[in-house]
Amino acid sequence: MAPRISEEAKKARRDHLLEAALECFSSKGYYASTIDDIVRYANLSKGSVYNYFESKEDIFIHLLEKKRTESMEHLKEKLDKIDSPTKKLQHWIHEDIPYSQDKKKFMRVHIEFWLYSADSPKLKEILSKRFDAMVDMTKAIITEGKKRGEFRQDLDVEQATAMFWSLHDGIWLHAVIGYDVKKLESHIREMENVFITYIQ
Amino acid sequence: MAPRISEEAKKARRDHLLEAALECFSSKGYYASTIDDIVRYANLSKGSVYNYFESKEDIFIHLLEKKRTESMEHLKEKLDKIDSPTKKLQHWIHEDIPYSQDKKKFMRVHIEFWLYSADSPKLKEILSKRFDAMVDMTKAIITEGKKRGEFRQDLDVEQATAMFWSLHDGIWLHAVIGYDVKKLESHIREMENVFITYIQ
DNA sequence: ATTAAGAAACTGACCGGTCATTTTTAAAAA
DNA sequence: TTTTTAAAAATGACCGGTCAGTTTCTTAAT
Repeated sequence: MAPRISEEAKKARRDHLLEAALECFSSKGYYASTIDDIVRYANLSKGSVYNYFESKEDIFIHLLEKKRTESMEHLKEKLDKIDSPTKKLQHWIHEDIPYSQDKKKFMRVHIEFWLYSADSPKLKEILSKRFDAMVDMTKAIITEGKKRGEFRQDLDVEQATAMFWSLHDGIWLHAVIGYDVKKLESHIREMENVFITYIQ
Repeated sequence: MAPRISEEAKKARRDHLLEAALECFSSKGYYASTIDDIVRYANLSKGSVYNYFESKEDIFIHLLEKKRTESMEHLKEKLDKIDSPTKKLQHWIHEDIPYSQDKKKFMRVHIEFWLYSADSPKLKEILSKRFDAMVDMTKAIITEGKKRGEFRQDLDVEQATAMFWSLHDGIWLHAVIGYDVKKLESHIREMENVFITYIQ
């Protein structure tokens, strides 16, 4: 019994490895990234990766899980500080738009997660968990908005949720693809107006 | 066996290979699909592929170009038969929703095209061509709608186009991911109503 | 305080297999 | 025979994962 590094240090290594993997995956994609790429980036040797993860796919899965919880926690924290349901929804959209190149790179991995989930039950489960949690949060906000009278009373929560997510994802997709940030911002504003008219 | 073959037959073989490739790419993804998979599907030998295409990537690119032109022509034809700009836009959305499992599978390839375009100038060009053509068509329809008085006169064509595409892509994304077709259809209708209210 | 033991962590050459691509061979058409 | 095409076999680069050996650190006996 002689742990050379503490549990935290070990976790730090794992995290370090995951970040290196993210960097590789997001610039070259999952398939094109090799274990050698990752360890080069992480300043580690190939073999030692397997002290931390079982396989390349295992890295992928842990990366997804990590990012999922991180972003959920971050979002919840932010939303808790906002009182108005309307403002919450507005904030949410802005929070998720990948304005920076950095965020855009992560989106590539995000989309790959989703793409490969078609073949991996594990991935599929993680993603659908995430999705369900998101939808539940949205429904809660919209329900609250109705109760407060901020939204119209005959608003169908189910429909409004779907609407929110279509708008959200449409904008999101365009942001990921898109070039012109100036235009994008004005489009988002227009979108917000339409949505607000719809819910009020 | 090694029959000599006419130009048309040769083109037919190429097409046959492309369709086989599509089938493989859409069920397993581009990277996971091997040349062996493709030829097994096409009932051809591995080597002969290289009589028709330069490389695996070459197959990918030709497949994209083929599908791009096919779908554009198909869409134009359909839209030409519709008179009302409103109905045109409505039709367009429905046309692109991958209701069938078959269409969904193709979408996977579509998304892969886009994902890998980040590393391939050739792919990038094909995709942006496609995108620009789509946007132009939309603008034309919206402009026509205004001229006819079917849409409100102060509608900003640029904004309305962006709006259409965000809605379109949001719905599209959800359809691709989606589970519940029943729900989806009612969401689409809701979406249409909101959009029509917006443009009129 | 020193040091030896031993376990944890790391290294990187290497292996087995895969796969895109090339070369060779064969056969059919002209 | 010559040309064209397909099939089969060969090639070799590449990559995930392994493993025998090495380093580094902790522990505890001296």
